[in-house]
Amino acid sequence: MDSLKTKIIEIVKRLYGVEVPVEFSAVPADIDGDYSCNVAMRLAKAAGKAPREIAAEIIAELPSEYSYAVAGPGFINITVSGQALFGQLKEAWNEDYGYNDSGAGRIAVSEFPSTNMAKPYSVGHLRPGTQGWAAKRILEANGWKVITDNHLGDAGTPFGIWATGFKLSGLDIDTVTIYDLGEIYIKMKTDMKAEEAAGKHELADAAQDWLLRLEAGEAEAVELSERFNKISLDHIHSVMKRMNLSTDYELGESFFVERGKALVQKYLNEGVFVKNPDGSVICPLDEFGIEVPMLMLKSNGAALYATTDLGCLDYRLHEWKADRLVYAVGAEQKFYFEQLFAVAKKLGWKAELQHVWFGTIDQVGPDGKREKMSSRKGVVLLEAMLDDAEKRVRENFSDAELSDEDVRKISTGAIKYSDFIGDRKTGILYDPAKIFALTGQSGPFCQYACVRMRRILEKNADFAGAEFGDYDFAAEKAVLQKLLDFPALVAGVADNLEAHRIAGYCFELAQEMNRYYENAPISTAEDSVRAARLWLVEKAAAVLERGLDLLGVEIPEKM
RNA sequence: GCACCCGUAGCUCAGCGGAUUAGAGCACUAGUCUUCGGAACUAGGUGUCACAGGUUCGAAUCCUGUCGGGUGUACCA
Repeated sequence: MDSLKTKIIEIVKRLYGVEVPVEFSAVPADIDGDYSCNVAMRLAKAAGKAPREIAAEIIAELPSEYSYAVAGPGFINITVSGQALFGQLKEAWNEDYGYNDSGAGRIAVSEFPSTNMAKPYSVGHLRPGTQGWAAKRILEANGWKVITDNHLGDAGTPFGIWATGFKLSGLDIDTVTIYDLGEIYIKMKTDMKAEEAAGKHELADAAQDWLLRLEAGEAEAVELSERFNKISLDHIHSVMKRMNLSTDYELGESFFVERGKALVQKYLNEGVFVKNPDGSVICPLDEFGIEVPMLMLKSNGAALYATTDLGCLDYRLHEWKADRLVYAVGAEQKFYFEQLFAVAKKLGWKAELQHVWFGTIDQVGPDGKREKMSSRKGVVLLEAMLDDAEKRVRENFSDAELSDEDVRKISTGAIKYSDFIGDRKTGILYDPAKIFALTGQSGPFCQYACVRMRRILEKNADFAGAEFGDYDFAAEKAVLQKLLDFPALVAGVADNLEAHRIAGYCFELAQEMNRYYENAPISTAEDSVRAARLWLVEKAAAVLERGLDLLGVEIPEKM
């Protein structure tokens, strides 16, 4: 259809002397036609003619391989034969169908899920993981080289706090778990706040002391630190493995402390940053319309988030030579990233900086109101959510004898897909009954469509690749159109990383296939028809799998 | 206070670089087919697109204001 678009642009330019963008859209179900074009209406003013009249003039110039009609206020509706659509798909089809190389030669960094080492993996890091992974896959599908980095929350004083709390807890170093450490950390934070309010600093001093002992390389401190880090990292890795997520790097905040501090000093010397009387350092951002300056260094000279993120930004831009940085972090930090990106701009750092933000995961609270998801005690563990998901899958599929791996794929597929049903900015209402539903727009529904296609292909394997002459592909038009939409969709989603459009597409394709089976039998069709239909199913299966792969949704063997 | 996001069907959400009669899923109802995997398909909507103005031949979509909800607003991460 691209050549037809070009043709229309050419005709419009010739007849009316203007260049207009030409897009095709779907035609309402009860009106004849496969594609609809609204150029005539766009031109009405410039040409000083009625849209319908313009439409007729354009149609007169269009190639005769398709048929056209003027409809409604001046739409040009185009009807294409199934065979023509088949021809287009056949010509466009290759191993990488749907992908493009628009980002070739450029490097992007996708940062996710940026877990906090001090506490167990919570549902709060679910969306960063799913969205960050989708961002990576979408960019790769558009030709970018993508580096992924888990920006671990390991800076500051977790170790000191852990060590102090751990000693007080009386727990055994050989059996202590991440859950213990998480509780110790949270309790210590609370206690320290109370202590500070009371004007004391015993706990704070103890934590500081542990940090000094660690820096001095004292044996017990080193051992504890290594032990805590291992427990935390093992835990993060095990959860990520269940989610089938991984990153190329795990450069935590602490990795960037020195680099960040050095940069702050450098720009302070250059007069870009400003030192306050209390010793803190800020970066004024008035020229970007941001009234609150960004605090770059604490008054006691210690690093904070902005310090390490500055160092990190510098590292990614200048060591990794990244052209684009994508941060998969929640909406609460929008202002923070606005500031950070403004600082980068002020420093003259050239790169496309993008905060891929998203809403919260909500639940219906005891009062019936919608609220951010949490348990009574605090956060919900992602592991608990995954366990619950697997239990539901096993119960729903009890007769299917699923392998553990398939259970994992279905349960994580359901959770991940639910993250992409709406625009990422929209919060998610976590409703297990809906997410694991096998009907409707859900991950399992799409996965099922894939599995079904695979089975059909397997059962008819002897016909794959057979000749099918001049089959008309009349019953296949809707599916062919859908498949032809895929490449433009992937390309169109690269800028704003709108993964939900991929999810919507996968659902529509799965639905279209179900409709297709209704009126186009495969196994019982005569040989040439059967071969033709198998050709189509094979392409549809590939596209659906490819689409789901962009979302990180895996396909089970059975379900 | 200021900034950002949001308000579309009973519920959850698409659509918002203007365009044919505003869509999907869930739920509900009624059907279809000797079922290649029925976990299917088909049909069924009285929605003030929060409200009020404005721009336009045409607004859920763009602009302004109002109301309602959420988030953020330098030494937390």
